[in-house]
Amino acid sequence: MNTTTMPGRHPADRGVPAAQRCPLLPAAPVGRLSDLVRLLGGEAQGAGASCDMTIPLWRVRSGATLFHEGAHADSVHVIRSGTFKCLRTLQDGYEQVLAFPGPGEVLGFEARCGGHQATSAVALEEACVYVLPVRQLDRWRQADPVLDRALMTALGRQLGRAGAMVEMMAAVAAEVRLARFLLWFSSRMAELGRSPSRLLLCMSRRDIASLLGVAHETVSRSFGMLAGGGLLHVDNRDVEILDFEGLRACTHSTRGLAEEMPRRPPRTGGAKAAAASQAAVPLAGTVLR
Amino acid sequence: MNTTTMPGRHPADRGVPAAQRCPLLPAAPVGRLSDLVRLLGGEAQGAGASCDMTIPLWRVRSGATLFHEGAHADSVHVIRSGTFKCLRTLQDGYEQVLAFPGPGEVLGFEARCGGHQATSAVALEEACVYVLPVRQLDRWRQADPVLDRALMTALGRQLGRAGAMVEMMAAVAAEVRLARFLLWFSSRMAELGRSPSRLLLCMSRRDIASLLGVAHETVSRSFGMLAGGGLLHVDNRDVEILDFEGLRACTHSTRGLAEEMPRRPPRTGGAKAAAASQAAVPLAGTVLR
DNA sequence: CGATCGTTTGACGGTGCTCAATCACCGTGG
DNA sequence: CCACGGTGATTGAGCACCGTCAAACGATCG
Repeated sequence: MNTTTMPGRHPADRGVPAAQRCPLLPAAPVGRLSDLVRLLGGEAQGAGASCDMTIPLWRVRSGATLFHEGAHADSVHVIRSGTFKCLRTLQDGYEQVLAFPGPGEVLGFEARCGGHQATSAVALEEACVYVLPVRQLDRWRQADPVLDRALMTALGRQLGRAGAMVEMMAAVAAEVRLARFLLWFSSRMAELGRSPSRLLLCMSRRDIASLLGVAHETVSRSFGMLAGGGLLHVDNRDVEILDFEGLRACTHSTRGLAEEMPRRPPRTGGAKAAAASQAAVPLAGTVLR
Repeated sequence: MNTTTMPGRHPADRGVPAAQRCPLLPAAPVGRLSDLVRLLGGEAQGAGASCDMTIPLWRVRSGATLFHEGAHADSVHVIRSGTFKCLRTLQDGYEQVLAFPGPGEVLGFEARCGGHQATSAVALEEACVYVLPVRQLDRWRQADPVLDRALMTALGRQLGRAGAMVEMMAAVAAEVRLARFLLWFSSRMAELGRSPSRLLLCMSRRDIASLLGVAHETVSRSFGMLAGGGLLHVDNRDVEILDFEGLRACTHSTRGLAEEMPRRPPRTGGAKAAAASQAAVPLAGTVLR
């Protein structure tokens, strides 16, 4: 019901007529340095010297690859809008998703010491990125302490997010991983000023499964479990969080929904109406292993 | 729980008599800026202006806590020697290990944007860290482009390592996770100029299990599996990699040791002598899920 | 020597992976 | 317009892996 209306649909591109597909548009206008600083999380006031400097801005179509793993890299990218997936292709052909970076995040900074991209970056929706050649970036940072501090802040946040990612994946039960993933996604939506409860996931079940380290069928089932418990309302990629506390409780327990939610498979048939059948118990005691 | 022996003791520490325990020594000499730059991975030649500047250097005893989660943070640390574990204590009391940073890695940079440590950092062995107040660091970076570039390089590497961490944890089978963990550890040893095959793990099974998101018994069993397959020689925390290719092959398959290694539990009794009983089959085809 | 903790191993039960079929949605071509 | 193929999502059946509980062993420290 949702996918048709959205402009930026897709993994394998539904909604994007094959005709207008083209990798990525070098054109588009340019951005201002002050906007970049604000995006990175720096202080809003453009105290820097070169506040009105312009920066190349690229538009990336949904499904297009911004750069490939192993490619020569001499610039870093900062996402202005849109969501990407960073992935590495293992030698058996399996696509390992490593992150779903979004607005404000820095792409390809790892390449700074190697000269080559460590991952591929594919846009999951229409996106827009700043392109910052490292030489130029170093010069600008030297000249403008505000930009410099903003970049440091962004890198610090990114390292923090990496920790959150590990925490997310370290959960043992599949539903717990999914719950943590959803809360992670929700908090990012909140940071962006969008609704933290109404989530429009732009990635496929398979991509989520790859990141979480489970089978994609298990992701589907876990969605069903959480929905069956009244925590979520799931309609394909349109997910609504109904019970934040319950979800958080599920997240906390290292072992899946404790005995208070006896792991019943979701109602076959009408998943919609049966949502709040059994409201989540507030959570009693969570066990550690 | 373990807090009785307070001054930074923790589950695993053998080898440090309780008598000489004391949190962390503020004293110790100071380090030179050029050494720090080299440690961070910068160009060796100290082209910077203030190459002989001195930096406070702290010694951290094995088991001591360098900083606590949530603590106010106004400086970052760079590990000169030793290994730490970064952890967060979930509210059910479970200790979630997030990383095992080692020499050359930056600790606490996430706090740059929040002002508070995102994790606790506990030394797993005798360690030594540079202490860099952020204000001072910013000033030094401004004055010395070599230091600045070195720090950028270090941060880039660290982000790359975060990706490797995700890749490690995304494996579905437990032995694959452990194999990836061992190869990760091995490559770090190699970077440090130490033996990549003879590993002296300074962390407990429980810590490894926490990071990998499995039960600690499973870690033990997986060690047994890999040893039974002739890939490893395991003696408590003293691990020797016997067959790098086999281990890498195991690593590659998203699904654990393929059918060529029929997952036999290790020989009960003398695990030592029975190591190379059945040499690892070279690996035929790995399947993806 | 006894206490404590880390490591290993066993047994059992449940979760989740595999294989497979089905449905829904979209784009293409008749 | 509708049949057809392709992809994503969901659901089921079967079984192996792994988490839980339990016990035993070893090392270290008091």
